[in-house]
Amino acid sequence: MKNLRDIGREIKDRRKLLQITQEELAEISGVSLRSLKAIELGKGNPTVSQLNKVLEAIGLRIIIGLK
Amino acid sequence: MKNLRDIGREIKDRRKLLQITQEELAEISGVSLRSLKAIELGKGNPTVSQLNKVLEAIGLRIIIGLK
DNA sequence: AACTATAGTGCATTATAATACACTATTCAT
DNA sequence: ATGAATAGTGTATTATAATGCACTATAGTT
Repeated sequence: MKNLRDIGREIKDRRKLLQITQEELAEISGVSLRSLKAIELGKGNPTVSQLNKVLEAIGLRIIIGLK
Repeated sequence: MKNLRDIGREIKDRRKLLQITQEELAEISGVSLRSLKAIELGKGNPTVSQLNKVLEAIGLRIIIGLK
Protein backbone atom coordinates (compact mmCIF):
# COMPACT_ATOMS: atom_id res chain seq x y z
CA MET A 1 0.00 0.00 0.00
CA LYS A 2 0.93 3.57 -0.49
CA ASN A 3 0.81 4.88 2.99
CA LEU A 4 0.84 8.41 4.26
CA ARG A 5 4.56 8.43 4.86
CA ASP A 6 5.21 7.39 1.27
CA ILE A 7 2.92 10.09 -0.01
CA GLY A 8 4.67 12.63 2.18
CA ARG A 9 8.04 11.64 0.84
CA GLU A 10 6.88 11.93 -2.73
CA ILE A 11 5.59 15.41 -2.08
CA LYS A 12 8.78 16.46 -0.37
CA ASP A 13 10.95 15.02 -3.13
CA ARG A 14 8.90 16.74 -5.78
CA ARG A 15 9.02 20.02 -3.91
CA LYS A 16 12.79 19.84 -3.61
CA LEU A 17 12.99 19.05 -7.30
CA LEU A 18 11.08 22.23 -8.00
CA GLN A 19 13.34 24.03 -5.51
CA ILE A 20 10.66 25.62 -3.46
CA THR A 21 10.37 25.86 0.31
CA GLN A 22 7.55 24.55 2.48
CA GLU A 23 6.56 28.14 3.05
CA GLU A 24 6.23 28.78 -0.65
CA LEU A 25 4.34 25.57 -1.31
CA ALA A 26 1.99 26.27 1.56
CA GLU A 27 1.37 29.69 0.08
CA ILE A 28 0.71 28.60 -3.50
CA SER A 29 -1.32 25.55 -2.58
CA GLY A 30 -3.50 27.34 -0.08
CA VAL A 31 -2.69 24.88 2.68
CA SER A 32 -1.42 26.08 6.02
CA LEU A 33 2.27 25.71 6.66
CA ARG A 34 1.55 23.63 9.74
CA SER A 35 -0.56 21.19 7.74
CA LEU A 36 1.90 20.95 4.88
CA LYS A 37 4.67 20.07 7.31
CA ALA A 38 2.51 17.31 8.76
CA ILE A 39 1.67 15.97 5.31
CA GLU A 40 5.30 15.83 4.22
CA LEU A 41 6.25 14.01 7.38
CA GLY A 42 3.43 11.52 7.02
CA LYS A 43 2.12 12.58 10.39
CA GLY A 44 -1.56 13.11 10.76
CA ASN A 45 -4.14 12.12 8.24
CA PRO A 46 -5.06 14.79 5.72
CA THR A 47 -8.35 15.04 3.89
CA VAL A 48 -8.36 14.23 0.21
CA SER A 49 -8.96 17.85 -0.69
CA GLN A 50 -5.99 19.00 1.35
CA LEU A 51 -3.80 16.42 -0.32
CA ASN A 52 -5.18 17.43 -3.72
CA LYS A 53 -4.34 21.08 -3.16
CA VAL A 54 -0.74 20.28 -2.43
CA LEU A 55 -0.41 17.80 -5.28
CA GLU A 56 -1.96 20.17 -7.81
CA ALA A 57 0.48 22.88 -6.84
CA ILE A 58 3.43 20.68 -7.76
CA GLY A 59 2.00 19.07 -10.87
CA LEU A 60 0.96 15.80 -9.31
CA ARG A 61 -2.39 14.14 -8.78
CA ILE A 62 -4.17 11.24 -7.18
CA ILE A 63 -4.81 8.21 -9.33
CA ILE A 64 -6.83 5.20 -8.28
CA GLY A 65 -5.11 2.04 -9.46
CA LEU A 66 -5.26 -1.68 -9.06
CA LYS A 67 -3.36 -3.02 -6.12
CA MET B 1 -7.84 16.53 -11.52
CA LYS B 2 -9.40 13.44 -10.11
CA ASN B 3 -12.05 14.92 -7.93
CA LEU B 4 -13.99 13.35 -5.13
CA ARG B 5 -16.96 12.55 -7.32
CA ASP B 6 -14.76 10.65 -9.76
CA ILE B 7 -13.19 8.72 -6.94
CA GLY B 8 -16.61 7.90 -5.57
CA ARG B 9 -17.77 6.60 -8.92
CA GLU B 10 -14.74 4.41 -9.29
CA ILE B 11 -15.35 2.88 -5.90
CA LYS B 12 -19.00 2.31 -6.62
CA ASP B 13 -18.26 0.75 -10.02
CA ARG B 14 -15.66 -1.50 -8.53
CA ARG B 15 -17.98 -2.52 -5.71
CA LYS B 16 -20.73 -3.41 -8.16
CA LEU B 17 -18.23 -5.38 -10.18
CA LEU B 18 -17.46 -7.40 -7.09
CA GLN B 19 -21.19 -7.69 -6.44
CA ILE B 20 -21.18 -6.56 -2.88
CA THR B 21 -23.49 -4.11 -1.13
CA GLN B 22 -22.53 -0.90 0.62
CA GLU B 23 -23.32 -2.62 3.86
CA GLU B 24 -20.91 -5.42 3.13
CA LEU B 25 -18.17 -3.10 1.96
CA ALA B 26 -18.61 -0.92 5.02
CA GLU B 27 -18.27 -4.02 7.14
CA ILE B 28 -15.16 -5.44 5.52
CA SER B 29 -13.41 -2.11 5.13
CA GLY B 30 -14.05 -0.97 8.66
CA VAL B 31 -15.63 2.26 7.54
CA SER B 32 -19.07 3.24 8.76
CA LEU B 33 -21.92 2.75 6.36
CA ARG B 34 -22.77 6.43 6.61
CA SER B 35 -19.27 7.45 5.59
CA LEU B 36 -19.05 4.93 2.77
CA LYS B 37 -22.26 6.27 1.30
CA ALA B 38 -20.86 9.78 1.39
CA ILE B 39 -17.62 8.67 -0.23
CA GLU B 40 -19.37 6.89 -3.08
CA LEU B 41 -21.53 9.92 -3.75
CA GLY B 42 -18.56 12.25 -3.72
CA LYS B 43 -20.14 14.18 -0.92
CA GLY B 44 -18.00 15.22 1.97
CA ASN B 45 -14.27 15.09 2.01
CA PRO B 46 -12.83 11.89 3.46
CA THR B 47 -9.45 11.55 5.07
CA VAL B 48 -6.80 9.65 3.18
CA SER B 49 -6.92 6.80 5.65
CA GLN B 50 -10.67 6.42 5.27
CA LEU B 51 -10.30 6.35 1.52
CA ASN B 52 -7.46 3.88 1.82
CA LYS B 53 -9.53 1.50 3.91
CA VAL B 54 -12.25 1.37 1.31
CA LEU B 55 -9.86 1.06 -1.60
CA GLU B 56 -7.88 -1.72 0.04
CA ALA B 57 -11.04 -3.70 0.64
CA ILE B 58 -11.81 -3.75 -3.07
CA GLY B 59 -8.30 -4.29 -4.38
CA LEU B 60 -7.56 -0.70 -5.31
CA ARG B 61 -5.06 1.83 -4.06
CA ILE B 62 -3.96 5.44 -4.24
CA ILE B 63 -1.17 6.23 -6.64
CA ILE B 64 0.50 9.61 -6.96
CA GLY B 65 1.07 10.41 -10.59
CA LEU B 66 2.10 13.26 -12.84
CA LYS B 67 -0.69 15.53 -13.90
C1' DA C 1 -48.85 -3.45 -7.66
C1' DA C 2 -46.88 -4.96 -3.46
C1' DC C 3 -42.72 -6.56 -1.03
C1' DT C 4 -37.94 -6.57 -0.04
C1' DA C 5 -33.36 -5.22 -0.45
C1' DT C 6 -30.33 -1.68 -1.25
C1' DA C 7 -29.17 3.13 -1.56
C1' DG C 8 -29.43 8.05 -0.07
C1' DT C 9 -30.73 11.94 3.53
C1' DG C 10 -31.34 14.86 8.05
C1' DC C 11 -29.75 15.70 12.20
C1' DA C 12 -27.16 15.41 16.48
C1' DT C 13 -22.83 13.88 18.69
C1' DT C 14 -18.04 12.70 18.92
C1' DA C 15 -13.53 12.40 17.03
C1' DT C 16 -10.09 14.59 14.79
C1' DA C 17 -8.11 17.47 10.89
C1' DA C 18 -6.76 22.34 9.97
C1' DT C 19 -5.05 26.26 11.75
C1' DA C 20 -2.23 29.96 14.33
C1' DC C 21 1.46 31.19 17.29
C1' DA C 22 5.49 30.54 19.65
C1' DC C 23 9.18 27.81 19.94
C1' DT C 24 13.28 24.43 18.96
C1' DA C 25 16.13 21.91 15.68
C1' DT C 26 18.44 21.35 11.57
C1' DT C 27 20.51 22.69 7.21
C1' DC C 28 23.33 25.47 4.58
C1' DA C 29 26.14 29.25 3.24
C1' DT C 30 29.92 32.36 4.51
C1' DA D 1 31.92 28.34 14.04
C1' DT D 2 28.42 31.79 13.40
C1' DG D 3 24.41 33.43 11.46
C1' DA D 4 20.41 33.01 8.45
C1' DA D 5 17.17 30.28 6.24
C1' DT D 6 14.44 26.33 6.32
C1' DA D 7 12.30 22.47 8.65
C1' DG D 8 9.95 20.22 12.65
C1' DT D 9 7.31 20.41 17.41
C1' DG D 10 3.81 21.60 21.46
C1' DT D 11 -0.31 23.25 22.60
C1' DA D 12 -4.78 25.43 22.19
C1' DT D 13 -8.69 26.68 19.22
C1' DT D 14 -11.79 26.16 15.37
C1' DA D 15 -13.59 23.72 11.53
C1' DT D 16 -15.20 19.67 9.91
C1' DA D 17 -14.89 14.54 9.12
C1' DA D 18 -16.80 10.19 11.13
C1' DT D 19 -20.41 8.11 13.24
C1' DG D 20 -25.21 6.37 14.77
C1' DC D 21 -30.04 6.44 14.42
C1' DA D 22 -34.15 7.09 12.24
C1' DC D 23 -36.06 7.99 8.16
C1' DT D 24 -37.16 8.37 2.90
C1' DA D 25 -36.25 6.97 -1.87
C1' DT D 26 -35.06 3.95 -5.39
C1' DA D 27 -34.14 -0.53 -7.56
C1' DG D 28 -35.13 -5.13 -8.14
C1' DT D 29 -38.24 -9.35 -7.62
C1' DT D 30 -42.49 -11.88 -7.62
